Amino acid sequence: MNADRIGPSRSGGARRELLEAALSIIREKGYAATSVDELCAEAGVTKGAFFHHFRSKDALAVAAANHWSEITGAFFESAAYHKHSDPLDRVLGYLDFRKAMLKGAIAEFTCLVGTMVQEAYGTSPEIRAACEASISGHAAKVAADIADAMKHYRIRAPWTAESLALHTQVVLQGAFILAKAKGNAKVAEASIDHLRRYVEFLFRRKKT
Amino acid sequence: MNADRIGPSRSGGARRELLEAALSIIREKGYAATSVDELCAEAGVTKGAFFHHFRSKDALAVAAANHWSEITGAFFESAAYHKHSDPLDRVLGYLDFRKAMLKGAIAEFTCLVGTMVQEAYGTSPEIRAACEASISGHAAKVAADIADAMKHYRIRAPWTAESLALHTQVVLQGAFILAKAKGNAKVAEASIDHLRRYVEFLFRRKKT
DNA sequence: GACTACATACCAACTGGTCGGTACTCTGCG
DNA sequence: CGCAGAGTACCGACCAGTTGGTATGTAGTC
Repeated sequence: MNADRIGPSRSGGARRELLEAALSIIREKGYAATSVDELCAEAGVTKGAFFHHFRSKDALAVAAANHWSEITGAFFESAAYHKHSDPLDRVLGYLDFRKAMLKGAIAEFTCLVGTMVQEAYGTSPEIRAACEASISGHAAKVAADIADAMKHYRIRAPWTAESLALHTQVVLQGAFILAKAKGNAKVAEASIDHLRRYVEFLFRRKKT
Repeated sequence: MNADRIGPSRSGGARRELLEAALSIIREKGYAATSVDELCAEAGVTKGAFFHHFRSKDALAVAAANHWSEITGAFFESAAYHKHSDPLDRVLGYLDFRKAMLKGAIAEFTCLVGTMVQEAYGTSPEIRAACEASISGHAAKVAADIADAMKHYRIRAPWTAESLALHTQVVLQGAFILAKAKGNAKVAEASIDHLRRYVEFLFRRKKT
């Protein structure tokens, strides 16, 4: 089909391999410390392939952020907490889900775009924007459930659904940093517990 | 004799200059992207001076983290919120103080060790440990006031003073990331507002 | 033949780090 | 006091390895 002329070619296995390699390596060592050669080695392709698919290392980073948005978007979309009919249950279920995800090696549960934006916000507007879009896009989905919950429970408050949704992302990103600093996820779990307690308070829900 | 202080009578000046340069450059571009040459240029010293004072770039990072602990330790020690006799006022005053600090360029109010640990947790145990010590050391001071407040208000709770103190650091670190992603500090302010509301709730204090 | 999707070889610039040298200070001894 | 000698602080040329990026070639497909 000639229909899909927009965007880069979708047939390349190399592109996908490089993107996948970027997710794991950058989350482990950070963006700047990850070299193009390393990415190529992990993906099993050569440098020619890399620069065939991406104009530059920065372009790979932008593509990786977008890829991350797609991956995580699909992942959360299919999670069970969406089934709750009570929107507040969906919000709390989301937090429980995020807490349950804190398993395995640190690099496996931390956030690619949170890691990248920290290094690139001052040097690459494109990367910064892609990371911002990823975080805000995810937050918007959380905000939708929060807004429904506010409506359902008739919450009138000085805060907005959007700001609370962003606060959940703030807590998660901060939890990842503390987990990295301490070398384990316990501190992150405890922080999500605090966040959950806060949300329960805002919606006047008794602890179950 | 030469009464004018010609020459390098300012001993240890290079070390301090390098540390100071590290604080500003690493917060702007991240650790890996900061080169030794760049540090030297900013500090106005040569590479010989750098490796005279620090065994390696990583050693500089560890020293910078410790320097950061001292600087911020002294800074918060002298802040006005310590004057409150009510320990809860000290805790809330701390949060207000942190919120008020969110002015100027992003690199000027963000946290050096939070930035560094993100990049170095997997590659340098020494840097990770130094960053962890900095964060935990600061959290311990906050925890002391929280513990006093719990005693004073006779709070019995499933959470500890330490975990709440770490939660404040989680929120702050996360707030910095979102601020970097969005390019401004408003989201960080909003998140600290949420955190303050949570603390007020935990201590059953009415909004003033 | 034109185009895609790579592979290979290569490069200039830059990287962290080394090393021999210099200028100055501090210490101790006579 | 003078003065040798050890030590400290710093300089800047230099090094080997690595960096992101490029130029060219080529096998397969339309």
